[in-house]
Amino acid sequence: MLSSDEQLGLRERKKLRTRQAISDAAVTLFLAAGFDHVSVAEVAEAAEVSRRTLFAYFPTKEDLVLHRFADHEDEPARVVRARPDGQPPLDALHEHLLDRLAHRDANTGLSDDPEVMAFHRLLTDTPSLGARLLEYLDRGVRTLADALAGSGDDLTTRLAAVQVISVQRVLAEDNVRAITGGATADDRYPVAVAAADHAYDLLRAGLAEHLR
Amino acid sequence: MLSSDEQLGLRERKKLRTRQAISDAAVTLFLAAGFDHVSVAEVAEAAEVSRRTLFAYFPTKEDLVLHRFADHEDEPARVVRARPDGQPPLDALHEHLLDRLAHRDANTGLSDDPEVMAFHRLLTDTPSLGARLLEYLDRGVRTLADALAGSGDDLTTRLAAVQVISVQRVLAEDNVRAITGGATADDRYPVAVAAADHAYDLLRAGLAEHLR
DNA sequence: GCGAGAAGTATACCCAGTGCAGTTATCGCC
DNA sequence: GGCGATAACTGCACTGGGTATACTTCTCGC
Repeated sequence: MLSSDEQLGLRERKKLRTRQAISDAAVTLFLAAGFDHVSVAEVAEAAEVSRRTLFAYFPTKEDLVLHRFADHEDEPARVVRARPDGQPPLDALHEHLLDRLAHRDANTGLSDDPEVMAFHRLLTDTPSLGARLLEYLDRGVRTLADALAGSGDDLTTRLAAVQVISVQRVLAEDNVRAITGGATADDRYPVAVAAADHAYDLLRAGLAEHLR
Repeated sequence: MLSSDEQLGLRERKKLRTRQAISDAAVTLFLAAGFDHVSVAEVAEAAEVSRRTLFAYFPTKEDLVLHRFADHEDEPARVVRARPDGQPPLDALHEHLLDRLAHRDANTGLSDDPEVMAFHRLLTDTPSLGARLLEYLDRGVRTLADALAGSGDDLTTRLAAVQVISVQRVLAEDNVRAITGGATADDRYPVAVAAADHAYDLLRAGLAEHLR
């Protein structure tokens, strides 16, 4: 398989490299000194571009960090669309989450890779990043609701979408917390699976039985 | 009953009046010209205080608008805590929502008061306000989860909290949209009640039956 | 009415983000 | 290989949110 660069022109390849250089410089500096203690001017200097060019690639300082999530923002929607005929959407989403947990995917919070952990600490320690993360998740809700259209009436699909995304976020936060607290990903894995199963049970069968 | 000012000293009364003057000036100007086209300097001038004083009352420009929501951020938590002995938390929240709808409470989105509508338009038209609103809601999730502690295990209560808040937000957005689209609050009322009932049915009994 | 301390102000500053005008590099084509 | 078109990049100046500091003015309790 060819490297994805190969078929692009020089101009496009340079753009990709510049984008990567800016993002890398940003994350490195932010992890070292904290998001709020690094100015975009310093990031630009480290990446050897002008401040103006930096903003051509990333519309805000927060996006220097969070553009990684943009790639995953429509993942639940894709999972639902790609599910086998006849499989209920919740089953597809549940199955996919278990798969991501098994792969220790960073998005599930179940990774003890030091770089991933530092990244998560950056997110939890920086309010402006947390706020913007909520926006990304909210866009994910809308794409998921679109993908669910046809599986139920409009209101139901929108409610389902917001519940699924919210629940996945809580699960991921719990995993991050456990691992920040010293557990390894392997320690946490069975708990994370049990939590995911429980959460999807609640989504499917409701809260009534478990909340008095 | 005494007006709440009466028992306060002059200093405290002045502070309240100043705070109100700033907030009023802000909302008036924002509604007239749009959030992004009014600077905090203009708000300060209209309220006859210095820019520095404005920031002593409201930590950010967004809070000039959204401090109103801060008062309601722990409302679901209060409802749960104040519920009669033996009533399931979801029933209390459901009942309270129906009550708020019946009163055309602005927070439910079911108000066609022109000022409330303009306020909602401000929220939906201004991304930075929408983002910060999500933060307020997120704090509401945490307070609700605390209030639910004891009604179920920790994970379940946190999942329940995030689902309840998310669902209420979707319901409110739908009401706002309907009314922005030309319906009166009275037109919308039966639909809003049905939607609320349906949403709480889903929370109680799960999505499985309604999502294929 | 007096001293303590809170509220408010003026000024100067930092930094994120934008508009603009000019330079440099790549591209497609001859 | 050279040449215009055009995209990427740069420097600079500006707006506007938010903060630090040092100073003045007001309210409170005695």
